Amino acid sequence: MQRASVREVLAGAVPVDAKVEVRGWVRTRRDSKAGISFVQVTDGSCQGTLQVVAPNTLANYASEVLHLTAGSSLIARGTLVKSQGKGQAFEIQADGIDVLGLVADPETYPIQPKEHTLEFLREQAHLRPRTNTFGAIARIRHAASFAIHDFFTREGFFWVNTPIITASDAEGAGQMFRVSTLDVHNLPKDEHGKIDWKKDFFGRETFLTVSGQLNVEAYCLALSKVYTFGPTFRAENSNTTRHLAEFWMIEPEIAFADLKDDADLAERFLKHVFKAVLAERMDDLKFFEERVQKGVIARLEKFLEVAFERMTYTDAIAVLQKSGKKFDYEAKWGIDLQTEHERFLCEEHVGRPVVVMNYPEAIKAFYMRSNDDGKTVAAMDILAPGIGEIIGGSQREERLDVLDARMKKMGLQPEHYGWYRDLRKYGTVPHAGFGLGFERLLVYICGLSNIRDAIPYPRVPGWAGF
RNA sequence: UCCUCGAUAGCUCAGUCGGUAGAGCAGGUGACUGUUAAUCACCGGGUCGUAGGUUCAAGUCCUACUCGAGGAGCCA
Repeated sequence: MQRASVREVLAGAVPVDAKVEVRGWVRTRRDSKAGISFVQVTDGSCQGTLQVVAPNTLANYASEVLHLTAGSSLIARGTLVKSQGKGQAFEIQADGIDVLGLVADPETYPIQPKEHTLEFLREQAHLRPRTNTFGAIARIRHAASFAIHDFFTREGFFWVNTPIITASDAEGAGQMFRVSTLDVHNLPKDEHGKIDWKKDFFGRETFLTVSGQLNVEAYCLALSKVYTFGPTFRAENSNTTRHLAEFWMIEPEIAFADLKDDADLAERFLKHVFKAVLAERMDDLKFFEERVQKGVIARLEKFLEVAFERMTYTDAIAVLQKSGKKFDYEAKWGIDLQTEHERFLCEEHVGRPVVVMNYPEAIKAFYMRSNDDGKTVAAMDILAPGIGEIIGGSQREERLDVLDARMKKMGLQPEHYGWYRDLRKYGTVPHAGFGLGFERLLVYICGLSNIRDAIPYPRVPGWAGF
């Protein structure tokens, strides 16, 4: 007997009249007094469910089949037939159903065949993958991951695994989680009464990474085209629909490249990933289209067709000032764009993704390359309608003297960045890169409204359950 | 961290002017049917987030706290 996934059966991979075995979980059961029950079975392999027709001649029909409720697990064996009913092409005429596990208390089983709020399902993080919505998110998450690796591989990039534990004391990208094996109830002190980090596991203070960028630059200046794709941690007390304390970030870094090359790469990258998801997971996208947010498919398709708008920060400020629109915060040169400004630019002003480039030096990180105007740096943010900033990147400062001057200006000590400065001392080249929050990408693809639904087990301030 | 809103059955919600708890779905039983979110009837199901307070009487009014959501800041 051939064993098949629900996806294979629905795709017609099993010939009609063939014997087939399917293993999965019950979505719903409908009984007909004609002497048969209809059991909708899912195994997570695709969005659809397979109808298993169970006749009352099965030995365990009354004892087990009639007690199947949502969530019960089973193995169904039978003949694949063309469905007599409407709504599905194929079904399995069962001649045997092994019930592996019934649901202990059907009334309190949280995943019922009805619509649940996403808030409720967040509290059921271990059971929510059994729902249509979270099954679809998980499959799309995989497809997008795979498409990202595929894109970079095709473009000649190498995936570099940068460290998760870092001793870098000033990455500057945000609040960091401390990594320590010291006994917090009995901390060792030095002669000044301060905590003696020399006694800690690594002999110094260590943290979880907030970015692999500095580390991956070293590999970029050896392998030319590299990227990171791994977990990233921010200890910021952010309570929003766009922030996680633990998320996955993609950071490509390209050598012999400037900001324009960087923006071009970002545009090709996003389009490739969206194209792949459209090609591979249309079943799940259709579900989001119908049940989560109308227009998600058209939004992705349109994204592929249009070129990104590009403008300088200076021009963006001018557009905002001339818009005549009343903002809560006035747009002013030298101050970073507010969320309302970003939304206006990409949603109202151009109606498609916008790359804003060349920001004032004072509001950007030390490693971003100074422009010739002496006021701005070669930084870019890519703003997408409906989500805002989705990518942040820059050309890196490759001139050692300029880098040192910039660090001092920002109150950083160049001697703390020895290995990073070495990269400029030994065969420096212009290079650039960007960072992309993977979950933000998924929010955009699926039309989700909260980033906590884009990762299996969200970690946010005050919550690390499951 | 700040602002706003919310917490009532397993889930989604209603609950009037303060007067002692309701519906749909889900579950159980039965009827009916190659069914499709099946339909119909009946049944079971509640410490109204927690702790105080006001009152003859609190789901309802007041205070504090906890948790959740949306927005802002920070950012990806």
